[in-house]
Amino acid sequence: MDEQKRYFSRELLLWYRANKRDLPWRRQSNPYYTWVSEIMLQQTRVETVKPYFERFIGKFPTVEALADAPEEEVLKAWEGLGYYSRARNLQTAAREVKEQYGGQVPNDKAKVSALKGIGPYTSGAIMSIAFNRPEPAVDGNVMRVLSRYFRLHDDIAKPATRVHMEHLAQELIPEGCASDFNQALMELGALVCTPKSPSCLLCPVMEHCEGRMAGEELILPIKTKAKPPKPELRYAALIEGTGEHEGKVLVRQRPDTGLLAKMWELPHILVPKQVGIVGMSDAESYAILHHSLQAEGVDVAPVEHWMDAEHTFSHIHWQMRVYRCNLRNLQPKDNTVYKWAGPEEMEELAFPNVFVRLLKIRFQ
DNA sequence: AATACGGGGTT
DNA sequence: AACCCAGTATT
Repeated sequence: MDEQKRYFSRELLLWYRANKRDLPWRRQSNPYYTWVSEIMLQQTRVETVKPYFERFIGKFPTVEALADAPEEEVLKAWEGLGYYSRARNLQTAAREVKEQYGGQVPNDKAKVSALKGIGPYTSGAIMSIAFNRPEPAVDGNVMRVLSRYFRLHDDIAKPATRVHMEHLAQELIPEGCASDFNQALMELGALVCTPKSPSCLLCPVMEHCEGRMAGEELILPIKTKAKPPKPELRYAALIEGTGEHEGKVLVRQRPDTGLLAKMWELPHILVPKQVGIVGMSDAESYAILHHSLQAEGVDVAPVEHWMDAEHTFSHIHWQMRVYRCNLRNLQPKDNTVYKWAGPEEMEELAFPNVFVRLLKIRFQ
């Protein structure tokens, strides 16, 4: 191995040991904590994850506790974190670990990799961080750091690039220091070698960083852009309960698969594209909402436009118009479950953020 | 190899 | 408002 690589590993490790952050999942070594934190950290920032991790471990302190919990509780604990299949896969995998491995995360790369929701990055992170095994853990931070330090111009959006980076990252792990070194690599990416304006002058490996020496720290890593989210207009119905349902609104559960699977929502419809958006009269909107919801077994009379909301997923942009409606009849189609939800039910049912925000406004 | 799958941050 | 960030499963 050449001196540029040796220098990198040595200096990065020293820097990490002096600068590592105090994070909830680092307080004690526990493979279950490493696992939960790494799943939560997929596509999600450290500051967002912190409170979720604390609550989650409080509710489900062990693999067995998670395995034995009702799925709705796990989903509720994940509410607002996004990518909800992570929560369902995590519990499926916890049940597998309970049954097959006595509740202990196996110290075996192949067995960990075979668990639901654990791909190449997360298996490497668990093996290295929890068991100090010399496996690469290549996430976006690591690809950015390596692209810059070694001045690699490969497109990091391409799967082949990650494979190449894994070979390099594994080679760089100092003997017996996989846990600290892999965390050091990601810590540098998070704190110093940041996407926008990297703090090169604070970087422990600046002297031999080829990207910086070439003046390319701002153009690296190379990454092709994602395509923009597809716009969708949706009409939602805010249906107020009366009598015994006074103070509540009608909500329903989404299908078991696909977007926001098993989450709760206001009844709503996708407005057919041809209908057009701008300049549609209230009467026309009411008619569309009425007819589409009726086809789903929800017979309503729209009363007034209540408010608008927008929500962007990674691939879809929702523009929502919410109408206050009176319910005339409810005959749920294809096993869709409807409920009346007030503030109390909000504590039990898991809603995606776009509906959390709307219902918070409704219930004040 | 491309797409589905949330939510939040910065500029 | 436009843009950026980023793992796994599925197809």
